[in-house]
Amino acid sequence: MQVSVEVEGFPFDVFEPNCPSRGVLEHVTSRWAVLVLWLLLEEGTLRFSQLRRRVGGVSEKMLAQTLQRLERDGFVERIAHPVIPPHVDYSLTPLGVPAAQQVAGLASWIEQQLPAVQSAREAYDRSK
Amino acid sequence: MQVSVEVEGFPFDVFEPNCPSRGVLEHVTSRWAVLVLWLLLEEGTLRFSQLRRRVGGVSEKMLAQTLQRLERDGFVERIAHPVIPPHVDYSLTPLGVPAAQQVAGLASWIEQQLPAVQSAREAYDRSK
DNA sequence: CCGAATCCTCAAAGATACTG
DNA sequence: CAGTATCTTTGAGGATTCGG
Repeated sequence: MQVSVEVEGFPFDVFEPNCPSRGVLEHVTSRWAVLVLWLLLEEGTLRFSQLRRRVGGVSEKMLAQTLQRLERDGFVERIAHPVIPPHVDYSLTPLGVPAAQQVAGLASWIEQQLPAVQSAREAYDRSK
Repeated sequence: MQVSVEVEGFPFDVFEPNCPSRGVLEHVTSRWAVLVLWLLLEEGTLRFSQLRRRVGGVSEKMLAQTLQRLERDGFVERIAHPVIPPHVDYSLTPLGVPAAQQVAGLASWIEQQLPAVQSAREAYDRSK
C-alpha cells in the first residue's frame, strides 16, 4: 500500500497550490458569502430581494454570483416559484448549516473584538 | 438616553456598508491569511522564508502584505532579530489565537467536506 | 421581481529586479 | 534573509440593459 503518497504530496491539502479545497474555502469566506450565510442561518429562508436589501452595499450581480456559487457547492438551496412576478427563496442545506455556523461565529467574534483591533492598529501606526 | 440609535443604525454592524468590522473580517478570511494563521497555530513560530515555502503558491509580495495587515490588526506578532543575515519570526498574539482557531476549524472542515461539495457540483452541473 | 448578459474600470495580484 | 520598488496583467466588481 502507498500511504506516504497521501502524506507528502496529498493533492487535497490546502497548503498545496491548485488544491480544490481552496476554491471552496474562498467561496465560503468571500466578502458577500459570509454575510449571506450568516443571514440565512438566522432567518432560515430569504428571498433574493430581501437578501439584497439586508446585505448592505451588495450589487445584484455580486449577490447572484455569490448565491450561484454557494448553491453549486451544495451550501444553499434555491427554490424558484413559477409565478409572476418571480419569487425565489434561498435557504441553507444540511451541508450549509455547519458552514454558516462557523462563518457566523467568526464574523460575530470579530465584531466583538473590533475595539481591540482598533487599539492594536493605533499602537502599530504610532510606532511608525 | 438614546439606545435605539445603536439598535437600528449601529455603524459597527457588519451588514451595514462601510462598517469597520468588514475590513478586519476580510483581512482574516483572505486567501493567504487563512493559511498563514493556520500554520502559525500549528507551528507556533515561523520565519518569513518558512511561511513562504509552506504556503504553496504565495508570492513574497502577497505574503509580506498579508503579514503586515495581520500584524497591524493585532493578530500576529513580528520579532526581528538584529543579525546579519536578517532573521524575523512570526507568531500569533493572544488575540490571534482564537482567530486562527476559528479560521483553521473552518478550513479543515471544508477539506473534509470536499467530496460532498464535489458531488453537489456534479449534480448541479448535470441539471443544466 | 428576479437574474442573465454586456460593457467597463480600477484595484489587487503576480512577476521581476533591486537593497539593507 | 527579508523584504521593497516597479511594472504588468488579471479579474473582481459596479453600472446598465434586457428579458421572463
